[in-house]
Amino acid sequence: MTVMGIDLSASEKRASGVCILRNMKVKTFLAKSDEDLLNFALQFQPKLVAIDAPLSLPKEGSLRSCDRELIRLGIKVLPVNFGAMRKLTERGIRLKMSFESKGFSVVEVFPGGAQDLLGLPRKQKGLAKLVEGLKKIGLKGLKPDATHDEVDAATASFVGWMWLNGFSELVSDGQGGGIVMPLPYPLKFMEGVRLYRNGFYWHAHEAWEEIWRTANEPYRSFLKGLIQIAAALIQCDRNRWNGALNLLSRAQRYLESCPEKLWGVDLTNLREQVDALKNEVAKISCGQKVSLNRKLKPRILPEGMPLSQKERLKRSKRDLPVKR
DNA sequence: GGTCCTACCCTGTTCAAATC
DNA sequence: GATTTGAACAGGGTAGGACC
Repeated sequence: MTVMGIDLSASEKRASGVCILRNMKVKTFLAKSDEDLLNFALQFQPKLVAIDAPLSLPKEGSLRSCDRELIRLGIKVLPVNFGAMRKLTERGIRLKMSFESKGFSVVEVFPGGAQDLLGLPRKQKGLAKLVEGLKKIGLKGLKPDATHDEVDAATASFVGWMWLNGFSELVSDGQGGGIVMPLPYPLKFMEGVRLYRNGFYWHAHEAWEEIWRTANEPYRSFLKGLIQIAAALIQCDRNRWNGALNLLSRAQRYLESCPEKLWGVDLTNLREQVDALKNEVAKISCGQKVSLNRKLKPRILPEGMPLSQKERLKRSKRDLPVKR
């Protein structure tokens, strides 16, 4: 999956940052004209183009509804209708139309705000610190001498990648568009959720375990609960019903100590689902039932995370323990 | 009446990004 | 440095209550 990130400048006389993200490896460039930017897309064929520039104008006043929402969340944004920003917006809208006419999907991103939500230092705090932060969240290949435009383009491409993987949400501008922003949950947690939904229970357990080690209560218990659910589903797959029963009981104990909502997950609902699965497994374990109703697999639904794909109810054949 | 403290209002400053 | 908007924050002024 390839994603192209652009840190757009208002004028074609000044260079814009371009980033091509593939398998978490980035390649960054500088480009001036719209034609150059389009040629990059034609060369690398990205699944998504994430542009750091407003791609719509406010219906009235100087702020769009998405800008107001970001301000409400404590993220500082600039009004789009003063000189430089207006030029940038007009170029962004023009460029979006060019990309879409060639069949590319385009989203608006805001790297500065995304950096705030991802806990990364903004470039004003030091470009080296931002580069270090991007490396920590998994981006490889950033040049040590990358300009701030290239680093912001890398952030833009990463937010685009998050959008394709359901790790970000659209803050609507009320006109059919809006700004794609990362969900305010830890990346490893969301990666675990995605893997779990796709039937990769072992891999989900690995992802959650990685953050569980350093998490504080109540998140620690929450993650332990999720890990036990994933482990129970592996046992179900192996027809080890007593083992699954024990793991679900343990999951219940961990989730019991959690508040009503954590990282956007409704814990009351999750506890009810775990209870229903446990009853089903108990029936099989004592011979009252023969097979598992897989629709009882607990669904983990963090608020804001889209349901773009169907939940995989059976375990993936590729979900095998990782050799350490 | 004088002093002190608290609450509230108003004003000014700062900050954000990008360009000239 | 100026330009843009809007929120947050700091600081000054004022009003009102409590106390000596």
